[in-house]
Amino acid sequence: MSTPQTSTSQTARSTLTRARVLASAVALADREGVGALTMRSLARELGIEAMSLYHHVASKEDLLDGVTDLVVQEIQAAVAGIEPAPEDTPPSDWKHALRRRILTARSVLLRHPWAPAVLETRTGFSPHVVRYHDALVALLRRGGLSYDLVHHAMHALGSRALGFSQELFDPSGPGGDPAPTADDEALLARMADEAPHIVAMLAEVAHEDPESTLGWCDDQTEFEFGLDLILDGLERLAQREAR
Amino acid sequence: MSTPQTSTSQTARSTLTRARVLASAVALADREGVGALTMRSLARELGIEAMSLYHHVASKEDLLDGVTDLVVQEIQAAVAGIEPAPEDTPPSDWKHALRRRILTARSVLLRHPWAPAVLETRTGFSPHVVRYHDALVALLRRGGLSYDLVHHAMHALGSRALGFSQELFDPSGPGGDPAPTADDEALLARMADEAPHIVAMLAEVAHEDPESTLGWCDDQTEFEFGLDLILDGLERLAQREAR
DNA sequence: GGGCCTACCTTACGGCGTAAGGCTTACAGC
DNA sequence: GCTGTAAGCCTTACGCCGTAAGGTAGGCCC
Repeated sequence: MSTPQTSTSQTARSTLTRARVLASAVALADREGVGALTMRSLARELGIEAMSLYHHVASKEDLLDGVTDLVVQEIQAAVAGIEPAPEDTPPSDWKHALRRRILTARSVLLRHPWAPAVLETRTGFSPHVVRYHDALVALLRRGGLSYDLVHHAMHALGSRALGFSQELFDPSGPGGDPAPTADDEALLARMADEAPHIVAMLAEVAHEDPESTLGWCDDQTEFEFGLDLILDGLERLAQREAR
Repeated sequence: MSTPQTSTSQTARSTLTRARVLASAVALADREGVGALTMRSLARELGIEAMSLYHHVASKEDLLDGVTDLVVQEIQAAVAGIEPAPEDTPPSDWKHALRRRILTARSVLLRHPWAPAVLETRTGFSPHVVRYHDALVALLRRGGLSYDLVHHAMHALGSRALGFSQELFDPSGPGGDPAPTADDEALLARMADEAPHIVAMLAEVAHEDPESTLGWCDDQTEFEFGLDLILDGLERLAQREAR
């Protein structure tokens, strides 16, 4: 053992680490949804027994914390790849910089459709989640907004800051799978009695915009609409604050 | 047994119905959180066995569907109590009417702190949820907005239409219980390294607004801020549309 | 070499949703 | 009144889940 290199027994080829456990968990959730992410299934994926996982994560909650943090880390990496740090962006550009960051975050989440649902159940302060939001705060501050307005802005954005917004009644479950179920028309017909205005609205919107996502609404378009609504409102408040 | 009155054996006093099951489930969730709402615990509450519940609900999913629908029904009742139907409100008042409806919905949800988390997991079309949204659509339509703008508006509001918005990292878990945990300062100190801007913001905001909820942010104020931001933006778009 | 630590495994517990089937009671038609 | 049928409730049991408790085998330091 004169050489200080890391040991080399038969387990060295695939020593388990927390990072490997978390990466495997993300892969499994991507492939089969969070519902299929159990301690036993994750262990099977890694070729070990369920209880061995507890040497690398404290509990299932801790596992989910780590998994969401990993996804947000991926978001941060994507954001860092496309634009300079907040300190180096022109202050006047805060709205477009913020918008770009958020849409980039969204593009990452689209690769992990289960992540929003898990994120919403996390109450702790995952390191990368905090860092991500800290960068947003820095961006807005450099844009000249008061801390008070920045604070309101963060609350107004809510989960939109990370690139998603929960849609009530979305026929595709939280597991992703946006397949348009083809019986949408039957559903609308059944709803016609108790929701005539919604049905009329959907009929007209679908007619005016036939190339949107089949039958149901185009998430990306709607997300951007809501995001811009908020950003424009914030910009107006910022301008009023500045003068 | 000559009298045709409803029978009188020992079980007649408290015949179970779906409505009674759902009401009990809401009460139990209010008291002990959704986590404590299991088929067995609910049966215990009703003095029956778990499997007997399946004569009134198809599954646990169906139970949760019914429970959320009951809460939204409560919202509708509260809304109906404070203001006229959409057909009878002056069209020009749409913004204030919408605001009042939403804040009323929120006041009901504050009595059922577990409800937002459950609502977000429902992907179906609960009757009362649909009816509630239909009334909002009617209100906006009568205000002169195009179906297209109404459609965008509903998506922009998202869960805010029902009176809640998920806050990422909220130290109080989804079970309610907004007790400020008193180690907030320790938490902030730990965060100072990786989130200096957030810490600075919170320090200043807390200083400027000491009478807000202890240590953490005032949900109601922030909710109204975000809501008004969206409503004002919609109003501006509606005015642009009208001319 | 003895003791300790780390990583992994084995076994087992209690709780969950619910499938399958049995028992009792109420009522309709003869 | 007798009987078939159905509803309402119960009993038992299965296969999941997270995880507590404890065992074992190899590598490290004294």
